[in-house]
Amino acid sequence: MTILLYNTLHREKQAFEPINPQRVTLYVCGPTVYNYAHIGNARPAVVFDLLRRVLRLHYPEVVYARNITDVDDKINASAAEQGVPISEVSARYTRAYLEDMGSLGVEPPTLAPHATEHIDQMISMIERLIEAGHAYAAEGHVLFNIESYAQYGGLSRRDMREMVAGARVEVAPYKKHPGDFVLWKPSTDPQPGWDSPWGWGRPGWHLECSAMAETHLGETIDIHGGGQDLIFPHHENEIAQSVCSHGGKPFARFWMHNGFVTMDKRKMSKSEGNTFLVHDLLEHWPGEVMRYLLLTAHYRQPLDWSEHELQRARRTLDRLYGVLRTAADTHGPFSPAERPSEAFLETLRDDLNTPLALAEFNRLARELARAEQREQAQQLAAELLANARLIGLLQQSPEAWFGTQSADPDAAAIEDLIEQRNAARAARDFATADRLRDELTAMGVLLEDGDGTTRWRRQEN
RNA sequence: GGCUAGGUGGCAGAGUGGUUAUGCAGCGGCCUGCAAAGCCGUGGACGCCGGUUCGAUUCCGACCCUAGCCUCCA
Repeated sequence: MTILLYNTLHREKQAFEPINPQRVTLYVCGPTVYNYAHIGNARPAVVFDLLRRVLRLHYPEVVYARNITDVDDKINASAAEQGVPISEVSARYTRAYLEDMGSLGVEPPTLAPHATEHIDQMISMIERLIEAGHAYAAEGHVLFNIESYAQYGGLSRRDMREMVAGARVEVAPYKKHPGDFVLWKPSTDPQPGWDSPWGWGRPGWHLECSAMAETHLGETIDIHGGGQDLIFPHHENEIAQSVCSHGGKPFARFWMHNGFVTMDKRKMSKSEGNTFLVHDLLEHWPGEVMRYLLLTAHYRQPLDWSEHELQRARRTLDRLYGVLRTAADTHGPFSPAERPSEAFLETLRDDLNTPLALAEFNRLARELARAEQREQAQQLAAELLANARLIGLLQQSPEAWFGTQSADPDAAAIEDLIEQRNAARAARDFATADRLRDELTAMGVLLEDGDGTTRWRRQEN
């Protein structure tokens, strides 16, 4: 029962072995809260939520930390632009992030440390780095000296000497090496700042994750995750900071990186302006549709986002819920099995192969749709529901999904029309029956006649 | 320029040294008053060129193409 994970550090799938099998530690870079999350930001949240769910099934405790970066120059800019305090911006988008991710079926992490609550730990880490000769203060800044760490570039496989040759970015004069990065920088008035041995200032971005991981998960963690665009420089710098402030102890044993969400094959990003905000998408699409779509591709592959694919994802969920509803009418009610099936788990243990896992969904749904024995249907549905629960899909009732709950104010009227139509059909008055069906179609109601009863559903959009 | 990842049937997307991925769309059928839903069946693929091999989409090499990182970015 091996869990294989692709480790960016070694560029291959490796058998996962936690340092302490009683307590697995997972750290994932969370959002900088200066705007609503777009669907590209949501991908790592969904991917590592899934990883955490799978790990939890194999280990007694999984500590999952996903930080909130609430000190950053982009937050300051956003606050200035909106004319509101910085704290208001970060509080608003932190809340929105949690809500949006919740809509995508992402469970809250075990820990959600905020950068601003770990300034002391960051300062302490900087002091240790200076002491050990890995960092230096210059003009109110503190910089990490990458030449002091021979393994620098190991994760991203970059040779810094070559990169210097091609340097075309203006280098601050106080840097010893062009690749040196900021641990602490001075603040002036509207900017947030804290007292430090180097004057009033604020931490550099890379430092936050190292300090928070150290505080909550210890010096060496099992798995560190994030988007592929963080490999360099962010994760490279995290490694440098953590390893050098911990006397050379490894930082993370597994590094996992998710691929990008693209639009017309181009990376979705705020600077390109080609983003879809989860917040906006939720007005038209159930969060479950987005989660499903995000899981249709393997997490390391790029995923091209489009309306077409969203519709396809919704149709697939329609089918799964439809099969469950129809089967439940004759063989239900159903309830999930205790544990997902082994065949299903096996796909996820292989580096989270969600496309294969979803293929298993389809297999179960097809068998359920054609099951004739009650016992067999019960078993298939239990398996399907348990598998679905693990990956955070099919978590509502078919009635809720199709919008046919009796609480719906129109439900009685709709069902009355359906009865009238069925009476007309019984009388073989098909002209009337079809007119009634057209009327319902106009109301956005889709009918399905089958085995003596007529089911209905809300038609989307 | 350096580094990284990838190029699979109409589309999406797994996987494999020789045997059906799966889904959507298409086609044929069952069911239906007709549809819809569901079920059954079915055609269609591995960028290009070499090499290794009894045999390569799968391994190796070159080439072409695409995306990403090298500056904030999930």
